Amino acid sequence: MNNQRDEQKIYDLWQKNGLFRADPDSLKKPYSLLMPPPNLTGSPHMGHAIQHAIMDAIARFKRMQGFDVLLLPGVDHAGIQFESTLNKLLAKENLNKEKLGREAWLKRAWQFKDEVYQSFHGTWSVFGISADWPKEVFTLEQKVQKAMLKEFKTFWEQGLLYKGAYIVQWCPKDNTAIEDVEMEYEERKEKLYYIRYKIEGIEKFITVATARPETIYADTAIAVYPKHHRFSKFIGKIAVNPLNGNLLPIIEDARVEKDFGTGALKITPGHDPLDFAIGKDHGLGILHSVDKSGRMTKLARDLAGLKVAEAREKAAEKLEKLGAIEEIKDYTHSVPVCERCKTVVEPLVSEEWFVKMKPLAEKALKHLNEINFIPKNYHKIIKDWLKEIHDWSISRSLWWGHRIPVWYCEDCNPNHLVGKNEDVEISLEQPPHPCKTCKGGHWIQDDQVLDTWFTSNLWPFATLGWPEQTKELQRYYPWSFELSAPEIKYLWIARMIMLGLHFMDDIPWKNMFFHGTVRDLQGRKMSKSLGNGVDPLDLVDQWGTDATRMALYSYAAPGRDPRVSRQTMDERCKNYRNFATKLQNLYRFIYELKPEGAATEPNFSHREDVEIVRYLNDTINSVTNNIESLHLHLATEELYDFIWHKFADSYVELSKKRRPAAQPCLEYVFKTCLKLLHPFMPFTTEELWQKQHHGGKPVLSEAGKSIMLTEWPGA
RNA sequence: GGACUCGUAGCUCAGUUGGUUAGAGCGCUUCAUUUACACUGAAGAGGUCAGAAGUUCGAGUCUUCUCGAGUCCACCA
Repeated sequence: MNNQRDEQKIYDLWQKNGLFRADPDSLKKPYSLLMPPPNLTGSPHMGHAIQHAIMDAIARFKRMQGFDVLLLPGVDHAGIQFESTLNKLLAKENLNKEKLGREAWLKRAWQFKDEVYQSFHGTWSVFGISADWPKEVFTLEQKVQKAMLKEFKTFWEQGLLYKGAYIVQWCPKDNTAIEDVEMEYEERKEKLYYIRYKIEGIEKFITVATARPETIYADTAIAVYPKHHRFSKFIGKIAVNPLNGNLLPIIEDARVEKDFGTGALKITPGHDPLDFAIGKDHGLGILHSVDKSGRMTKLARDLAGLKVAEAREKAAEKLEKLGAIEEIKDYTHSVPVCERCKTVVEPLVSEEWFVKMKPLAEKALKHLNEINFIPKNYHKIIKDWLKEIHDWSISRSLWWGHRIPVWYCEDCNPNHLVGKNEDVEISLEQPPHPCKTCKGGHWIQDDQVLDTWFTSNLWPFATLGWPEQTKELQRYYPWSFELSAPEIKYLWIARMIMLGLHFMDDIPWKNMFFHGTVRDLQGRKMSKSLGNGVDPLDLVDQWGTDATRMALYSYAAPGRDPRVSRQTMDERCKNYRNFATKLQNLYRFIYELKPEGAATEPNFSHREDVEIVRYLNDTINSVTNNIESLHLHLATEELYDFIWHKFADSYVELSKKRRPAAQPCLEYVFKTCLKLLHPFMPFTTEELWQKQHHGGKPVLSEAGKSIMLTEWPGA
């Protein structure tokens, strides 16, 4: 079937009859699938298409097996991504956050959310997803807000939350802190500068290597590795900052690499994580020569206001003039960039909120083997990461998201510190009562919002109504099945495990399936900037939903990265489009061209009947097993091979010689095949199931009942 | 530096616990010409399963090493 109107009609019929709805009161056994919420921005890509195709096939299969299936959809507000998309749009209107102010900006944001949501939501049904739409959840809605408050409050009461000035990865373009897991590295050819710092009082120098001379303004010490062969004699002496004359203690620290550069390191706690750690242990101060917008601060004197790249050259020129440069080497290294906007990330010190993850990770490690990872090696990958867990930085300097539910008493806590707790309240609304410390009532809410993942990671239970103990929560948690792209295995998957165990005292899902990353023929990720993407909606337009789905299943081997182009996808889709046509023709042959006086009673005793039924039973068994073990690529290939080659090419051809006698077997095999195909090709199978002969009742369906309501064949 | 994945036909890929002659789709060659279906059917060419060694009665599959491709983590002064 290649007519989207027909598909829409069938989809509407399913919806109208409530066939996608889960029923918490059902006596059937529950089977729950949690759809990964796509980001609010952007149109569906191949990754979504493959996820949805897999999820939906399993949901349909389990329904036919007699389970009460919950396939729960949702949408993620995608904080940073959404905000930057909106801000780009606003810039075209010569508007920005500052001009609008928080309230007006948020109004615009919600408007924009509705626009984006509508445009991309319509595309979902195109894939035939049999999701329980009335249960759909958006991560910013009230239900999730309540869950977020509970989460935050619980962490707070358990002493797992803290706020403080720490070195964070700052994206100057998105203007917020991001996490390590949200960064990428790019190989860049840069320079490594060897800078001489004069030792105070004597005519000697200590030389350090740096790639970032512009941060020299923010140096607070020089560190050398223990028992340095040349510099250990300078320990305890003072070096002079060549750019501003600041006095820098020379210290010893084992974290300085012996074999890198000169074995001496300038310590800039404000702009480097290692330096920050060393500085903390040695009680050094923190200075910033670069600000949060990526420009030089007043500390850089006449370079103030310049961008980092420019300031780097200017600083190098100055040092050159001062004769402080010993050597400049070419230097290729990886530079951290923001995963989303590819801007060079600036490590700097900022006031942020963190969650202590160690206790959560420890519990997760204990229960990790209760989850069936597919493929299996992800168990080890997640385990290794949990063992080396870092605290989770949860605050973002954005407006799009859940605002941190913390209120500070402006009268006695004007710096918005956290620690004593009496002058801080955790609440969604302004506290109605005065501050316990000073009896003042001037509350100010924390300015930042929470990391998008702070709520995404509650997904397995917030979507079911937690913290309320709903029927759904008790029935569908833990989820039977979850799937994910490998890219977000730490950001999302590992954290859901930790939070699930922490708040629900149980793993979030029993089966965790990782599909591959769809790549181009050269193995590169698909991206807008490379222009190598394939739009799944184009494929659906050209070849129909079912053909596109079938093409996707052939790439659904667990954990394998498919390499595709528009051309290779077209080839496969065309193949399955032809397969759908084959099914139409089989129907025509078997039912519409049924001979007069054909046998009606099944009597599969003829050698050919016995053989095809045996093949069919083998196929049923093996397709069932392959779906259960999530080898959808094998299940679809077997069906294709059986129907096309064994049934159509061989049995159907042979049957022509003895058509009247073969009729019951033809009908039986064909009907069974439609059921077996339904999870993968929902529209074509339903269309044939409902097809009417000479304007009468449907031939296959009893009383027009959907094929979705038939029982999964057993051998 | 640590971990993981992969290397099979011209291309994209299957090949679940080791078991006859290694498969599919596309592409290619030849034939069939209106058949339920040309969005078709029949036949065929095409592979030292990256390389080497080992375990085994038997290895695409298990082990070790080499070469090549890619991913993730850590570090990058």
